[in-house]
Amino acid sequence: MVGEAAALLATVADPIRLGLLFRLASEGTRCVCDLQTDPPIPGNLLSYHLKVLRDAGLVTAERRGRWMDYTLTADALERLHDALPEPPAVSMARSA
Amino acid sequence: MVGEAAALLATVADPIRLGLLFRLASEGTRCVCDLQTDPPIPGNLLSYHLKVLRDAGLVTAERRGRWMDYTLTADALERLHDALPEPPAVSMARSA
DNA sequence: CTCATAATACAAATGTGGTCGAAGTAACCG
DNA sequence: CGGTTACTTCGACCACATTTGTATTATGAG
Repeated sequence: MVGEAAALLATVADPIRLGLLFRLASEGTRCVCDLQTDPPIPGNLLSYHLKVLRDAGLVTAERRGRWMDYTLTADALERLHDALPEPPAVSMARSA
Repeated sequence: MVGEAAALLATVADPIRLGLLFRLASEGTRCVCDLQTDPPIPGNLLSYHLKVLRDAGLVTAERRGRWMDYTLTADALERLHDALPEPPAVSMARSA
């Protein structure tokens, strides 16, 4: 259904959350403290956005001592790309 | 920049607009009247959402007589997918 | 010219999500 | 135990996007 796809996209249609997604995608598992943004934001705000990503099933959280480690779920990126219409059929020109 | 990517995603993170995008992607150029949604919405609302897509540069409009034809821009889908982190490297298993 | 159709534009009402402030939980340290 | 760090939850506010209703433009038909 289109509504679910739109809801999933809405989850990442936010500068902070999309930034978190990029960080987790490129750096792998990270604790909350490592995920602070460049112009830093209040901790509770960071926590809120991570919760939105968790509720959407895009990331998982696991406690490690005093810290919480966040990780992208295996199908997160696939689900996001599948929420958009047909990719433009990459013509093997990735680095050009 | 992440902010622009998030803004682009926000443009399509709406059931109506995402639906329009899918229709235009699969059916090609269509006039507004052909783009009516399944549970129909007021015409001005449809027009509003098309304008949002226009302002984002995802579609273009051209008048044909009494009708306005809407078309996806050439780079629309590419820009959308590029706004998300690295695709999961499709391993040529599309139909499996 | 007058009327009907297709679509856009504008203004006001509505609703939802992001942000802030403060309090709460959980783990570690002394 | 009390204190500190790391993070989450709750409640309220505010800005902004969507929706609605009405008016307007543009084209074509009779």
